[in-house]
Amino acid sequence: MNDSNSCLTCVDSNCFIKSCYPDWIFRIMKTKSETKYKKGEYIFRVRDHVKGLFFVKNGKIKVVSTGLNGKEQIVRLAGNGHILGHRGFGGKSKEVYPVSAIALEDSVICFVDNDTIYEAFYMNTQFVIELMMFYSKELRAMEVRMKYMAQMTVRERIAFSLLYLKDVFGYESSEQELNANISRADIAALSGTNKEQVIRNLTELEKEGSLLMLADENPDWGTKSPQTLGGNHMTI
Amino acid sequence: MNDSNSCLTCVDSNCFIKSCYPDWIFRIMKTKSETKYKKGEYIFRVRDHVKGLFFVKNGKIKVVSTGLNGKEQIVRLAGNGHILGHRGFGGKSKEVYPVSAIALEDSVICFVDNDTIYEAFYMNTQFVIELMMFYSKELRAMEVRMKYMAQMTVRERIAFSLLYLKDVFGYESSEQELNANISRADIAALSGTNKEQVIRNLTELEKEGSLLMLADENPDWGTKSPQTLGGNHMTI
DNA sequence: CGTGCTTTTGAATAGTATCAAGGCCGGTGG
DNA sequence: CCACCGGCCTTGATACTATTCAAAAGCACG
Repeated sequence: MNDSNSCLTCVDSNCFIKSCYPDWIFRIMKTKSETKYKKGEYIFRVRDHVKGLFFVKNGKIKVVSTGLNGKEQIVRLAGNGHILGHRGFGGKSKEVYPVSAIALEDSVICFVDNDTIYEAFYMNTQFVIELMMFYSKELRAMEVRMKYMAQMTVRERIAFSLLYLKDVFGYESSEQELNANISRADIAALSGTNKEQVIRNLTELEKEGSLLMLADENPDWGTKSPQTLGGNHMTI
Repeated sequence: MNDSNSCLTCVDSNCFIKSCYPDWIFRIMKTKSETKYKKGEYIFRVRDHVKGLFFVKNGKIKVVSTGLNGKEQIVRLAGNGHILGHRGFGGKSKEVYPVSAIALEDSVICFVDNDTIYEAFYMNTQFVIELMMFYSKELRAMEVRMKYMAQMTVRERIAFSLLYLKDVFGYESSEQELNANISRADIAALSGTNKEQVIRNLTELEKEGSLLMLADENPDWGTKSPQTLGGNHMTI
């Protein structure tokens, strides 16, 4: 194991492993593996057996679920410090992934096997609590996303998806970075519509200059309603 | 405290408190309070200060969020043994609820204050792990719900909501029990549409006899797609 | 210089929300 | 007892929105 593989010197300060006791960080360091995934590669596929937990060291990942008519739906995005493959540990031994995870750009992912993770839970209270808080936060964000999915027009959902992208990946200039990693089809899969609608609405938003406004938005994923989504519900 | 207030003899075997060590169950028993809420009463309101964690002893609760145009959206349903007001503990001291919780029928809810809960986390590893698993499960269910919200037609969303109702509350005869607790407006708020659509689609489903089929459905909230929702995607 | 891929635009169709009006109770007070 | 009220449920007509199908333009790559 080289130095770049060390959890102690890892630049990502958000990684949950850091909340373990020092000797446990060492232990996880020793058992974990670190893999590079190219853009478009699968980290895991639906129905693969769950063998452990993934930590995104750096990169951008989409978690997709095959929905009705085989239409792909992006249920979650994961960036630096996030975890992938929750639901794996703790359940029955023969658990399988209900979703697939695909790299949106070249990414480095750490992997810790089930046994180690599970034992770490029992030995590192803070670690479990942090993870629980993470789930709790994700759950809340999900509730908000679901609410908006249910109530918004397509145009608003698309705008909202851009905000979500910015929130998770922290894009600065929506335009270029966005085009680099995310296709129109991806945005559609995130917004629950088709690529044609995405294209139409993006050009409209661009005409109005709303895209730049979106880039400046700082959504609070809990209490606040989106203010400038350029739709009927616009409240600027 | 009378006997019915005891966590040891509580009939609900799913309650998370049971995964604490015996002496901690006693401690929680002593500090907790137990309140009856009538149908329609609020357990907590959006922006109330979070003071602890609620456990549904028995009853049916809807967790609602005010969405766009002030339209109510039901983001979650909670039945026996479920918890309410997650997100409270652990965060900043002055946390507030991002949602409201309302009783759908007369319900009994236990309440444990923040300090006790938080200390219990640190002293009862199994307790935290169970809670984490619960969140993880809820998160997964939420991802599925979101996917369907995004991809389904109104008709299918309504059918799906009925399955969700059955899953959480375990209705046997959809018809009567459903009408007793849930109004058409509630189903609309759960499905992300309006009461008119709910009415139209329910009568259609009834004509086709699909309602009864729905009652027999046993949805797997993870991998399986709904098979008999009586829409375009129907695959009977 | 095709070939395959994503993006873009158009037109026809289907689905959904909204508005308006009326029906059906259960309760309340004259 | 009956009339009235307010609640929820139901139905219809209309305007709007979104999906789908089709076709073409742009672009990278061998």
